[in-house]
Amino acid sequence: MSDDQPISPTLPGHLIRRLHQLSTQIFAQRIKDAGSDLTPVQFAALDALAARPGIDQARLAEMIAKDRATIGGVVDRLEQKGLISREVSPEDKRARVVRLTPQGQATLSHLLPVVQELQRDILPGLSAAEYDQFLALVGKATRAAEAN
Amino acid sequence: MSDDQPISPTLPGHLIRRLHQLSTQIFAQRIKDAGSDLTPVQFAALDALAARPGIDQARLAEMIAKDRATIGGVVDRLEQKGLISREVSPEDKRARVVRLTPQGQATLSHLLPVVQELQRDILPGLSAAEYDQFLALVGKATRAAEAN
DNA sequence: GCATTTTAGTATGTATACATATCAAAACTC
DNA sequence: GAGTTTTGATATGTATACATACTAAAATGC
Repeated sequence: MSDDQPISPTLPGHLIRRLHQLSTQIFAQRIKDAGSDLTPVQFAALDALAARPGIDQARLAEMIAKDRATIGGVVDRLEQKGLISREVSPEDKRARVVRLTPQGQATLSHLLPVVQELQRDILPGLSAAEYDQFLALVGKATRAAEAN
Repeated sequence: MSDDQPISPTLPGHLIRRLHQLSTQIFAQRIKDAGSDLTPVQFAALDALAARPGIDQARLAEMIAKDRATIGGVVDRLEQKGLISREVSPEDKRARVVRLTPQGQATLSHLLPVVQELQRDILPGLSAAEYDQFLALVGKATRAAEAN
């Protein structure tokens, strides 16, 4: 017979995928309610550029853990929305330095509190102590994985 | 001034995204080492079909928490690889019932232990106790989120 | 200082992921 | 039981995500 229980849904990999999925859904909903349509990655890019204005795309990709191909598309779309500017680096003709436009800065300022706010709802049903515990464990695991 | 630290990387949403990313990278690497090129979603689909042979695509989508449009593509690719068969349901002409082919069954049997094995490496740097704790917390959070 | 290698960005192709629209079929309503 | 609504699947369009290949420019090695 072949009606054993599937094992996938109980595996860490699946649970992580599912949590990621729920997280992006909540993000999309709250950002939409706030009158915007930024994706999590686009928000992360704006946030990174606010901290390091004028870095190039490769540096930006590193900061938010994407590859160069992916960041190329993200930067394209942010530029089309008028939220960032892009120009050839004076020091390195291969590189494009990127920075927030005033509109990008305004958008980020508007959304920062919204994004802070929604984080708690990504992990519903956890007590404050469990929430902190979860964050500590995820942080530990990702740091260990990145150390390789 | 604008060189504050970015806040994104410290947020739960980002950590979850990063963990998901690391998880799929490890999955891809180990599956490749085992001589296959299945993705996490394709594996989950095979695993679900082994437990419920002959369900339709909508039911399959529910089981692994994808929407119908996404599952359509996944099923297309699995069919092209010869791992599943698809035919119109006798009871409902709209529905397509899906099941593993012998080759799909063999692939699943081959990969099941590999996938079991790699789970532990998705969360490196955690002790056994922390690992269990993490799983319990993720499970609790996803169940709570799905309850809405 | 020239040849080799590395790096920045883009282009291309595949695979999720999801919203929306459409078609056909089933379920429901009165 | 005809009309409405819901449902299963597909089609289309957008956005990651990543591998690979390519061009141009910079860094390096000897």
